[in-house]
Amino acid sequence: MTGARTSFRAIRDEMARRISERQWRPGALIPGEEALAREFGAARATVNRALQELARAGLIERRRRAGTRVALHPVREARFVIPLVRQEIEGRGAAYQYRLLSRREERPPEIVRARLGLGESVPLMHVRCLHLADRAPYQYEDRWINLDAVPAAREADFAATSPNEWLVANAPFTEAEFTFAAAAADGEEGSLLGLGEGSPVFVAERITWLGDLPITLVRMVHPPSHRMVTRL
Amino acid sequence: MTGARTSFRAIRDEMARRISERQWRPGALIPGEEALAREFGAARATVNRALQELARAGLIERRRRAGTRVALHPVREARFVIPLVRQEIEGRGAAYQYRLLSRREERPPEIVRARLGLGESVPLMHVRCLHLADRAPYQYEDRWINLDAVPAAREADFAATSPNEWLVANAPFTEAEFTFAAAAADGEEGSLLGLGEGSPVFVAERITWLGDLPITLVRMVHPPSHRMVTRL
DNA sequence: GAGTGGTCTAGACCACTCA
DNA sequence: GAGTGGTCTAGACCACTCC
Repeated sequence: MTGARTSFRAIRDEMARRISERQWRPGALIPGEEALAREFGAARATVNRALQELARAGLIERRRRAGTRVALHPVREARFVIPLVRQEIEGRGAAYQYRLLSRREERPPEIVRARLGLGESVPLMHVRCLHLADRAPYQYEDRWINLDAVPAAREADFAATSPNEWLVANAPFTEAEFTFAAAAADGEEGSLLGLGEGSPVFVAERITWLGDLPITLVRMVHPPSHRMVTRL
Repeated sequence: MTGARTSFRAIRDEMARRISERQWRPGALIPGEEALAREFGAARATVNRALQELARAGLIERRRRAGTRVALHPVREARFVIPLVRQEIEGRGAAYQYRLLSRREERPPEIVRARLGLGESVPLMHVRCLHLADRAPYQYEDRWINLDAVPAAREADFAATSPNEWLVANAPFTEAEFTFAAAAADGEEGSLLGLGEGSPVFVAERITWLGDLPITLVRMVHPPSHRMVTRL
């Protein structure tokens, strides 16, 4: 790429090579930024950028004062895309349907407030809905939206457009946390998904923030036939 | 964070806010780096870093000469790390224990052969084991190893070292596929994990390849208290 | 050809953390 | 207190792409 004097990519790749070939061994301390800059004949900022990328990739661990070490167990990471439910369903060649179950401004239960890190007085919109694939229940969605962050959600009726799609278009986020787990369906979830109470369900939760500001918490419940697959 | 003159985080968050509040609308061209640097009273490099983060997060799309636009359909992707079970457990501050349940060369069931894309005559090693956190069952592991790809696995006894760790050190891979799902525990899984038959369990499966060569297929079963969490 | 983003340099200050 | 990484500045050159 661009024949810069010494590109951060070249430096990054060279350091990755040293790690993979065990010239720098797991757990070992590698030279400081200044020393590396001298060695590679580059500015410290350039070396810093290369090191930051390696740290993000999990090959090294960096701590102030303590220096930079080769990670003991290179952390493999996988990526998965977060599609809209609708795209997920249509992508499988199934017909998508959406049904709004309820929508109202509501005081959230303590656990929701806590997970969003909000005070007692913050107004939230509570939306429950169902997504179907070829007329079969595919996902039950239970969502709380922070009206302080997204006041426009008060005007949205979510009758035709799912909160999922509405938020994508109206409330970008910068941070997100995902949680996946198995659970036993409660009575309502079970009946909505066409399962018996206590059936295993696959639960995905997502919290999103814009900077520090919590946007929404959503709990997505799938029947046990659901598979989340990702590659690499 | 660190009271730098004007941190790239502050700039990034402010720009994210403008996007979320539609001051900068989807598809619209936003000001160039130089103009933004002037506006925020920061160096162009600082603005550049903020913009690069937003681009990585999918909020904006950047092209030379064409400038920077607010993304029409933010494509989000999340990453999650695949730690060793042991690290996962120790990382939570719990004591790790490992118990080998069985280990033998075996003809795999049809479904295993199919998932690995192997013929009938390929020899496989079948290993079953249990990982405990603070003496409580944490994960039941059921693994098949392709002995054509990893012949050394014949000599490994897996009594002290789990196949997971042994493979990390002895069988690099280049490709992996992950599947996550909820299921009902069968009788054996249930009793090993201290659950009743039919209890919901969280099942993660992983297949790895070295190039085209299948290495291993592992099924990891967790009690329903298990949470897989990832951020960003 | 010209405008915009991509990257590098050289120097500086600061925050965090360990001793 | 001191060493290391984190970040910012100001200036510069370059590559890519659109016209």
